[in-house]
Amino acid sequence: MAIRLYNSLSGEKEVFKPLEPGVVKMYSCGPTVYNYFHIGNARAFVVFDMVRRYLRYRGYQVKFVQNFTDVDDKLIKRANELETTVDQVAGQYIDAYFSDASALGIEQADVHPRVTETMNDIISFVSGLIDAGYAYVAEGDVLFDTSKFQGYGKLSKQSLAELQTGSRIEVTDLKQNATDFTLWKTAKPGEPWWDSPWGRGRPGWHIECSAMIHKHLGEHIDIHGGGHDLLFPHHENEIAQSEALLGEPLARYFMHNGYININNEKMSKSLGNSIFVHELVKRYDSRALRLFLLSAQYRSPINYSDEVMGQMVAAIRRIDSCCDSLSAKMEMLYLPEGTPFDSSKWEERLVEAMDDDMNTGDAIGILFDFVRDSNSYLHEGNIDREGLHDRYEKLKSWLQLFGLEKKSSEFPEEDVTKMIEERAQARIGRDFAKADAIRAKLLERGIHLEDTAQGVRWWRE
RNA sequence: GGCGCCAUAGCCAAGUGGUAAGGCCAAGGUCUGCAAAACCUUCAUUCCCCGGUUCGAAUCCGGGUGGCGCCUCCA
Repeated sequence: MAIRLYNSLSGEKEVFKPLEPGVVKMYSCGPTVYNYFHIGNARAFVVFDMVRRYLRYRGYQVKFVQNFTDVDDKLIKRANELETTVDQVAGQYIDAYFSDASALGIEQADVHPRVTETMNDIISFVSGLIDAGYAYVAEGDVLFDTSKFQGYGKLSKQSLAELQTGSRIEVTDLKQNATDFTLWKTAKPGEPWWDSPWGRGRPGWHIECSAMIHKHLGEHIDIHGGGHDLLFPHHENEIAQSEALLGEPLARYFMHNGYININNEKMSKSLGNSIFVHELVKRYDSRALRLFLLSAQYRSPINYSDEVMGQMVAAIRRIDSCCDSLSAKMEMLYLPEGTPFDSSKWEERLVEAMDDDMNTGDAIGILFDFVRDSNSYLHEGNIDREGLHDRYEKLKSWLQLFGLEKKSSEFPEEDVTKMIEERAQARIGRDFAKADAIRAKLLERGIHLEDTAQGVRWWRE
C-alpha cells in the first residue's frame, strides 16, 4: 500500500515517493507575525502538522521547516501604529504563535527560520539570479524577469499572456513585464534595511521561502505546503526563483489546503469576522477546534459556526469518555488476563483512509467506529486485561496521530474534591437531597459528575 | 476574459460503477436512588436538476442550475 497525495502541480492524486527513500523533506509557509493568527492560518498549520505526523506514523523520517516572515510591509505598518520597532512586534507575535500553536497540538517544526536571520542567503540567492540572467536591477530594486523562465505558470496553469491581460498587478515603470515580481526592495526613509550589492533594502515576499528551503532542506524537497491562496502568485514565484537557479524541481508535491468560512461567509478583514485562535482557545477545549479543522478532508472548504463547535465539543467528550472507561476498567482487581485483541483490521481501515490523500474525514469516522466498538465491548461485560489494554493502546496511538490526546494537566481543585467526597458520603447515607444539592452546585461551576461502578468521574465544561 | 473547485439527512461529513460510513441533534428502550455516561432500536428508497452510457450510477459522459476560490496582501 502506498500513500497517495493530490499534487497541485499535476492536478491529480499521485503515489507519494520521496526523493530519498524513507526520508521526507517538507516545507510549509508560516505566518507573517504582525498579529495573532486566525483560524484560517490555523487550518494550514494543523493540516501540515497532521501530514507530518502521519508520514512519521508510516515510518518516514520527516524533516519539517516552517518560516516566520518577520519583516514586511504589514509589520512595518503595525510597528508604526504602535510606535515601536518591527523587531518588537515580530518577537511578541512569534511568542504568541508558539503558545497558541501548542494549545492546538501543533508540534514545533525542526527549524523555524526567520527572514532576518536568512539575509545573507537571500542576498546571494538574488545575486545568483541576476548572474544567471533571470533578474534585473532597476533603481535599487531587483526584479525577476518572468519572460526568461520557461515554466512560469505551470503550477497555477496560467499562460503568461493570460496573466498579463487579466492582470490587476500594479504595473510600475520599473517592470519589464506586468508579471515580473520584486526580489529586493529599496528601503524608504524610516524603514528597516540591510546592506546589499543594490543598496540598502529588504527582500521581496517570495524570495525568503526559496532561500530558506535551499538553506535548510537543500536544492529539492518532497512536499511544499500552504493555503490554497498561496498557490498563485507565491508558490508560482518560488518555483520560478528556485528552479531558475537550481534546476527542477523545487518540490515534487505541492499541497494546498482549502478555506474556512465563518457562518457561510468568507472570512475577511473588511467583514470584520476574523476569528483568532488566541481568543478561541479561551472559549473551547482546543482539541475541539483541532477536531473541527480535521473534520473534513484538507482540500474541502469548511464552515465555522458556534453550532459546529458545539458538536465538536460533544464529540471530544465522547472520545474522552471511552478512554476513561477503558482505563478505569483496567484498574479493576481480579480481571482475567485474556488474549490479545487483534486490531489489525482497524488499523488497515485507518491507514487506507489516510493513505488516500490524508482523508481525515474518513479516518475520524473510523476512529468513532472504534470508539463505539470499544464501548460495546465494555458494555457486554465480558472483558479481560489484554482486551482492555490493547484497545486502550490503539485508541491512544490514534489520538496521538491526530494530536487529540487529552492533556493531563487538569488537576481537581481541593474544594471540588472535598465536595465530591461529601456527596459520596451523603449518598452512602441515602441523603439524596443533599447529594443532589452538591451536584447542582458543582454544575453551576461547569463541573459535571458521573456516578460509575468505579466511583465518581467528573469533567469540566 | 483566463484558470480551478464544490453541490450527500435538521447540522457536519465519508463514500468515485454494485445498491447510502461516522459524529452532533431528535424519539423510544436498558442500566441508575435520580441524573449523567454507555449500550440497543429508530432517524436519506435516496445523493441539486435534465438527458445519456451500463445488467447496474451519488459515483462515468453531456447539458443545465446554484454556490465558491485564484488571477492584488492573504491560510
